[in-house]
Amino acid sequence: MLDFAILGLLMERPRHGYELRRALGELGFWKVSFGSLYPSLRRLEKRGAIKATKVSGRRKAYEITREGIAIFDTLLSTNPEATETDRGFQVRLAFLGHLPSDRRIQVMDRRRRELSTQLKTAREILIEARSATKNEDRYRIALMEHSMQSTEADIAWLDGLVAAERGVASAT
Amino acid sequence: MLDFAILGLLMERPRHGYELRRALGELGFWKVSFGSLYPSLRRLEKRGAIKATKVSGRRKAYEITREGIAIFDTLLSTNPEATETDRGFQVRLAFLGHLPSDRRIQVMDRRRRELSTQLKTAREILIEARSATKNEDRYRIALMEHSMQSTEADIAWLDGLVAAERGVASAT
DNA sequence: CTCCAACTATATCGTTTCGATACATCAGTA
DNA sequence: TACTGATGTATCGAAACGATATAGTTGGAG
Repeated sequence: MLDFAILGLLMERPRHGYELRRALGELGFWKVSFGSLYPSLRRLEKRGAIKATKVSGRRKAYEITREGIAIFDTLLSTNPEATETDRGFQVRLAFLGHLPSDRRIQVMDRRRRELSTQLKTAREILIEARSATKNEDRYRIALMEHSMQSTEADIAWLDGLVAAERGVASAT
Repeated sequence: MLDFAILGLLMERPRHGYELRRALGELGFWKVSFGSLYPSLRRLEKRGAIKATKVSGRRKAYEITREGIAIFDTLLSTNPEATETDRGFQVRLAFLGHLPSDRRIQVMDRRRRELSTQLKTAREILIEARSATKNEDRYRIALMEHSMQSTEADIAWLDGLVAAERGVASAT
């Protein structure tokens, strides 16, 4: 997951650790900790996916290797048989530009279907919960409602992205 | 985090493991894995915060002890000096009903301030990112925008909750 | 009435990720 | 010069994850 994200960022250009962390953080959905970052870099180095070069002072720039590019491509184009985690999807989306347009739409469509399923069960659970409420659980209900609304917003957002992608695809 | 959540659910009534997992999952923001759940139950048992009683077949019902209630109260009323994680706040919110009304508002207000700060930096980052875009990163920008919108929605939602809480408070 | 598929339920294993902390370098500034 | 704050690499112990094993229970189809 983090390994994949790092490879994705390094596809663009070499970066050092701290910069990778910042770049990931700027996407907004994941504040990676140092305790995740450096072990991940070690893993990738050991697999030969990246290589480090001392730059200045203590700084090390990491660049992706041919091997690393191959790994990244495999990870990107293999979407898992089980439902992806929220973060898993978001990371995938961050690098969706590396996939051909039709594959992009496939990935987003699939996510859309999964979210719709979730939404349906969430609705049922909410109805059930509302009828059994002891007023003590006001905040629990509020949490469920908000989570549903977030999912709805996510779906709408995805629809927008898919529409845009189709627009670009038909324009070419 | 999970320990706290489990104690919170057990404050209500005894439950077995699987049920705890379901109840947590139904809140919508956290699908707890078995690999988290059972170790957490062991931890709590060892601390004397909960105790298990065999029910039927393999089922075990867990109930909270006096000690456990004390731990829960401490965790609930101590909010951390550093910024809480998203999930941390959501779990806290789930059990906010156990706090007096004025403390509830404090907790939510604080969260609101933190989100506002995040939002401000996110806005700056987005502006910067938009000007440097290579079109390759279309999806990265989309991700940032969506994350900002989610934060805005979260703030609005919090405002609603605070308003409702004030309403209840003044009605009593 | 039995078999079997699906669901409920507990548990563990190896790995990833987290949060806290340490520590070093460098820039600005008081 | 000395301090403060931002940048940068690193590690430690603990928490959480995802996959998998296994077993009991239940409801429906043959």
